[in-house]
Formats: sequence, C-alpha cells, structure tokens
Amino acid sequence: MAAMRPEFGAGAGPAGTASRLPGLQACISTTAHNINRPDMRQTLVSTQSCVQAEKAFIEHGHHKNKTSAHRQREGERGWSSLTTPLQTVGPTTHLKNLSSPREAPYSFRSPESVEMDEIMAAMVLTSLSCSPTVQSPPPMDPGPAGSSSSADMECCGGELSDSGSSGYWSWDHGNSSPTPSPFVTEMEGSPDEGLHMELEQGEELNAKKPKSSFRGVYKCLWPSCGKVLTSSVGIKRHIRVLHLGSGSDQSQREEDFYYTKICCESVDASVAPAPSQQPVGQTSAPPPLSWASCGSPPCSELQFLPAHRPRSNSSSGVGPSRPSALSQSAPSSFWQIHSEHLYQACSPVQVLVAPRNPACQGWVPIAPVSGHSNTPMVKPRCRSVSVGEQWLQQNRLQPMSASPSRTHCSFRKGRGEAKKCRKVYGVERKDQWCTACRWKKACQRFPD
DNA sequence: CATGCCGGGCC
DNA sequence: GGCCCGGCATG
Ligand SMILES: [Zn+2]
Repeated sequence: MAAMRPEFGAGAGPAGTASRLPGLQACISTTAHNINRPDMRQTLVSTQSCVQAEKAFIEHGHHKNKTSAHRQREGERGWSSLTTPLQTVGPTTHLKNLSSPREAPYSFRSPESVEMDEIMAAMVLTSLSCSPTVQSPPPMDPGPAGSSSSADMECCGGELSDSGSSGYWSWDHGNSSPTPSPFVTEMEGSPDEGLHMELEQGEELNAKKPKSSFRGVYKCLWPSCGKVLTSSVGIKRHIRVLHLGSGSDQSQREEDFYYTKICCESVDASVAPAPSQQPVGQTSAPPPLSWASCGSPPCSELQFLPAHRPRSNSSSGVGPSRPSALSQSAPSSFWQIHSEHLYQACSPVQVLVAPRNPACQGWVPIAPVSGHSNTPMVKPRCRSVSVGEQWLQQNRLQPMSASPSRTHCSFRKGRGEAKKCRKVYGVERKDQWCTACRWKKACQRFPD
C-alpha cells in the first residue's frame, strides 16, 4: 500500500477567465451589431471553414456558460466543442456584413466599399501566408484535414494545454480563449475574384481606395514600432522600408505579419484622425480570442470534421501547422485579422506578453515558470510567444518555403517517459493509481 | 500489444 | 462533479 499522496491538490484556479471573457463579448458585440442577419451565413461557408470555426468558438463560448474549467478547455481545444456549435455561426456570420445601416455612424462613405477593402486585404493576407501557393489547397494533410483547421492550433494548442498543469484534466489555463475574431475574411460574393485581385493588384487596390474613412487603421507590430497608419499600403510600405528593408518580393508577404488592422468600434473613430500608437490595447476588444481554429490551411478545405479528436490532428495532421507561431507578441488585434494566416500557429500560447490575451496558456518552454500562468507544470511543447517574431524573421530569410511547413510545434508528446501510475503500480494495484489514471485521464501524479 | 489519455457517457 | 470506458495515438 503505498501511501496515496495528495496529488497535486493545488490546482490552479480559474484565473484569467474573467479578463478574457469581457474581451470576447466586446468582440462579439461589435460584430453583432454590425450584423445581424441570419441569412447570410452561407456565404462564407464555401469560403472557408476557418472563419466559421472562429465564430463558432466565440459564439458558443459566450453563449454557454459552462464551468470555468470547461470553458477553458474549450479554448484550448475548441474544436471539440466546436463541432456542434458550428451551426451557431449562422447569425453571426458576418463579418462583413455588408452594409448595415448601423455602421454608418462613423463612416460617411459607403461602408461597403470600405469593408470590402478590408476584407479583401485580409483575404489576401491570409492566402499569402497560408501557403505559397496561396489558393492552392492544403498542401499538407489532406485527410485529417478536416481537422486541419484545428490542426493548426493543435500544434500547440490542442493538447498542449492539458499539460495538466493545473490539475485536472480540466486544464486551467485561465486564459484560453477561443477565437480570434469573427470578422476577418471573407468575401461576399466571389471570393475568387477578390482574391485574385488582391493578389495581383495587391496594394494597388488598397491604394486606390480611399483609405481614409474606413473604420480601421493599420498598426505596425514591429517590436518597438507602434506606428499606426490608416492605409494598408502605407503600413506595408512602412514595414518594408523601415523594418524589412526592402527586399524582394517576399518581403511583401512578410509585411502582413507585421502589421495589424485595427478595427474597433471606438477605435476607428478616434484613430482615424489621430492615430497615435496605442498598444493596441484597446483593440483587443474585438479580437481577442485566440488562435482559433482556423487554420489557414484548411482554408480551402473547409469542411472540417470537427468531430473527432483534435488529437488526431496533432498526430496525423502534423503538417498543418504552418508557420508556427505567429506573433502573438503582437497585440491581440493582430490576431483577429491575421489569425488566419499566420497564426495558424496556433499557438495557444499565452504568453507573457499579453496577459489579457486569452489566447491560451502559455506554455512556456521552460517550464514551470509559472509566473503568469497558472500552470505550474507545463510541458514544453511549443514555444512561447514571441516566437512569432522569430519565426517571421527566419521565415523571411528563407525563400519562404512555401509551404508552410509546419515546422514544429509539437504535436502530442507522445508518451512521456515518465512512468505513470499504471506502470508503476500495475493494473493490479489500480486502486493506488492516481485518480486521473483511474479514470483514464492524464496522470496527475506523474505528469511528466 | 501495452500504455496514455481524450472524449463522452452515466449517475 | 465523480467515475468509467470506448477508442485512438504512440511506442
Ligand atoms: Zn497517475
């Protein structure tokens, strides 16, 4: 009889939950009032599941109130839950919603054009980052692709969190939040066209359009630069010139990573006139959510089979992670827009940088750092946040390998080497196993 | 096949 | 929430 230990009793609490929630809601609300049409949901469907997935997260996230634990989990592994909730998307859908009369408040010009613009830009970015081939379908995992969307996140997010840190299978990362933002990409009528246009014309398009009135501003995410410009073209140029340093075509793509579009309700207005560089903090209102599921890769694939375990993605889907991390370091808003493309990284990383970001928990590569996160024992699976930047840099050095190779991220860690209760005590002494083991959950006693 | 554990189901 | 177990991933 070995003595049973109190196994980790101390769990982490639901810590950051509160903060993330608010963010979420804000986000939603924005969207919501912009759009409220149930009918438009199908539009995007074909476009890509990414978006939907995101939305689904959001919506369902805030709709239901599950226990905090649950919620957290969802964030991390959202997909699972996602499955069902997908339908929720309907009403929200929209991002773009084209023109709702309500938007008008600040925009004098037709919001539609403006929005389109943004949307297109987003799409473009997405596609660019998604893969070199852009529209091409997912290079990587075809099959599991379904999960691909989730797969992205999976890299880090999927299981990562469970590291159990806190204690039970219900991880607690206080912050996981689901979903990046709902608005983002999509096109209304013909995605193809939009895409092409953007691709080909690229900034030109944007340039032509009046940038002044749109409700968003572009903020440079470069570490020490917080420049905010009202046009995407401008910001790109800024990035290219000042940060990337002129370069090849490639640099163009990278630019996307370094700037984010901020479109907040309040922000827009104020920003337009005086773009001061805020840390985007406010921006977070809309965005926050996390990585989400949408991987970009799947963009084309779209259907995701949510159903089945995320894990699968991880393992099988290895491929999808694309560039791993994105820069979370960047402000949250960044995510909303770019989530699709870059992020795919999935990173559930929370990062120290942005505590508010619900993104997820971070796993710090090292361990038990715990400082912010509540997780005492985190397994090093992925990297942490700022990696995004690193990644970017690296990436740009390379010829962009196009494909996203996913490099990295961790998939499931296989089985750690640590022996778990089962091995230690044997099936015969099952009663000595930790509760988790008994329940076939992640072992708490020997976390790895 | 053994192990680890996610996702669900039942109470 | 506690408890179990199907089923899958990994080794
Ligand atoms: Zn155990």
